[in-house]
Amino acid sequence: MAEYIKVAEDEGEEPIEIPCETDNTVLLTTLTSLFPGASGIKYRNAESGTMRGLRLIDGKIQPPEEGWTQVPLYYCCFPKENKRKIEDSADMTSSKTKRIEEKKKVSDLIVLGLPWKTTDKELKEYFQQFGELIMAQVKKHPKTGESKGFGFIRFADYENQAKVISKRHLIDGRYCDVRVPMSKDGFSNDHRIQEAIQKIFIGRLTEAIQYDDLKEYFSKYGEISDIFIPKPFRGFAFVTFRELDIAQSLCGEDHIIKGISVHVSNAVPKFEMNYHGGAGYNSKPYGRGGGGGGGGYGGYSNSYVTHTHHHGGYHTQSHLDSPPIHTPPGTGSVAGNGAGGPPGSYSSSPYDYYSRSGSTRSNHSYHDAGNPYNNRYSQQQYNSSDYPPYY
DNA sequence: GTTGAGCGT
Repeated sequence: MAEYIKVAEDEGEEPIEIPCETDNTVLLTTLTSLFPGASGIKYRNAESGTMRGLRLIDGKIQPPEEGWTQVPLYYCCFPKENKRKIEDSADMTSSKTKRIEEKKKVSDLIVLGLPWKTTDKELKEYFQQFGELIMAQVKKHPKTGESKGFGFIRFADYENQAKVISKRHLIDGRYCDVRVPMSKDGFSNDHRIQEAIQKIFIGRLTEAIQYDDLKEYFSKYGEISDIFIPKPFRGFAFVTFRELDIAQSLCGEDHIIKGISVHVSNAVPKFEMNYHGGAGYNSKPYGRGGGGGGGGYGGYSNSYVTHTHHHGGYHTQSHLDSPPIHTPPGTGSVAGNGAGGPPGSYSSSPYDYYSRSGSTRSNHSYHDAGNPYNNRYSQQQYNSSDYPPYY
């Protein structure tokens, strides 16, 4: 069995040795970590002289019949931009593709890895080949005016946006990544509000209840667009429905999943929490029937902020959330994070869970909640096979 | 005059 195989980005490029697994396959993730955007492996067949592709099964690239070592050099395959066009609109309404399609709205796209010298104009000129551009700007340092090496673009049509994201871009000698941005600031609260009211908070969860259990259980009420279970386990989860009515109708109820009584309530966006005031749409914080105290902090049991993204065709998601402050001591509360503290302690240091495709830096002290960006966990609640990207 | 993972006043 081969331990390493030589793979080059293209003919004439310098090969990189990438490791095989013990089952004699090569993980697609291994390939894409070294060749971002790659979708497979091919090699030149000695007899026919043509390129031959390798099978990809469950994310594992299968060896050629002759075995890995008989082929001197492999090449990456990258997604072609067109392939089929309007035909998939037929697929979209049929069979399995109809489940969870992305919100087909245009958004700004971040372009990473720009050459320092690239200007607004050049950025626009490059991406115009893919369709009408509404906006293109290179981010620069305000004082010096020098580029920060990334920029933003926006297409007029979603189709063009989708094409651009799933492709690699060579701009003036550098490969650039185009992704849906993950802004760190709280500026884009707008569309999070909409998401909020479609999302329910599942409290009193135990670890016996897993992703698939939630999926199975709540699917009977309506179409689910997202499920989020914090890792490490924190005793709660979020389920987002495609229709807000369904989400709302479930709120305030207890549900039995796998023999466990869980409680469903509204998810509350994080930024709502900081305004110490209205808990937003129809809030029914649980466990707070009696006591006076109306306003104040009482209502903010389950705040969150969430995004879903596509990076290079892989579904990733990122979340900002906080645990319920009403969590009884010793149950769902996670030790050492201040969650068990007095009301109000949550506002100082919300937990942040990030997941980005290919990110392997998922280890910082869990207890270091002071810096919101110090808690980065890789989480794979679902993957591209659960919710296909753009196909 | 340098840089190269990220995330926009």
